[in-house]
Amino acid sequence: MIRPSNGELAILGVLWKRGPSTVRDVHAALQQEREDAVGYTTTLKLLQIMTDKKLVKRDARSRTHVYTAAVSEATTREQLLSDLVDRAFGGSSLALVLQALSTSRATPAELEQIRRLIDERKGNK
Amino acid sequence: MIRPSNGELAILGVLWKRGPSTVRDVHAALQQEREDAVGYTTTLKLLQIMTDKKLVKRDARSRTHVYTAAVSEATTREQLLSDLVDRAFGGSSLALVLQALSTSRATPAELEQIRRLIDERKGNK
DNA sequence: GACGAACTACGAAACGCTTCGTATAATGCG
DNA sequence: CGCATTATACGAAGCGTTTCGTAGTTCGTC
Repeated sequence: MIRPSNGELAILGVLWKRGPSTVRDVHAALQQEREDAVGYTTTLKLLQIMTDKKLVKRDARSRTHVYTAAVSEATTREQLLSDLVDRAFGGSSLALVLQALSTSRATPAELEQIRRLIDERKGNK
Repeated sequence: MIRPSNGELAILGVLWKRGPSTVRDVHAALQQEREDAVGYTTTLKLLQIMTDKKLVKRDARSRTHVYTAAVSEATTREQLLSDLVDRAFGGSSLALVLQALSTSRATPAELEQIRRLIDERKGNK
């Protein structure tokens, strides 16, 4: 089961986008997208913990370690989603999708994209 | 901002389904749906905390207090959803919906329901 | 070779959530 | 009335997450 915490997710996001990165890379990226200003050693510590949890892989051959995401973005998203479905939508993905659609301001093009996916799925059945 | 914790969400779920309830009601309902076996005073404490947080309202006129949800199910779901969208889907509801659709086993009838909603939305634009 | 800069490791504090034990008060029954 | 039952209130422990300071190590440069 993959259930990354908030901070972990933020770091995973960076790794998914950037690919293998050093602590400094990750730290810089985090500070760019939020002005929260979190300390360097905080990022480091989190990455160390994530290594223990097998959320990331660490290449320690050079002094400056290089981290890579060890869980895929799709899988993680899927688990977080199904977790939310269970906790807040009574286990119904449909309810979640309907809620998401009714409150999101999706563009017509996006709606069309969703419709296409639905047609595919219906075709397969 | 409404961001109920796990335990709080479970209790809210009971209140949404049952309407105004006593601690014992809530506790019994929780134990029915999960065999986790959480203590009575735990449920009580959580309800007290939720009262402070204004997640529930308490009617203390009779000795046995009666609790009611103070936040709506729809609003709460919406907030949790948008929170997840921000944290894990780069702010894109579309990405979330696509992910939800591609991994959920929705029935044709459900897919049809989604499609109908999409048509409505497109009509409005 | 010495010094400053950059890196990792680690301990510990702070915070929120969850859990429960215990204390205390009200209720109702015999 | 007195006692068992059933409430609420409250403190505190346990756990995970987040944060950072400090210590110690390695590297590059003069």
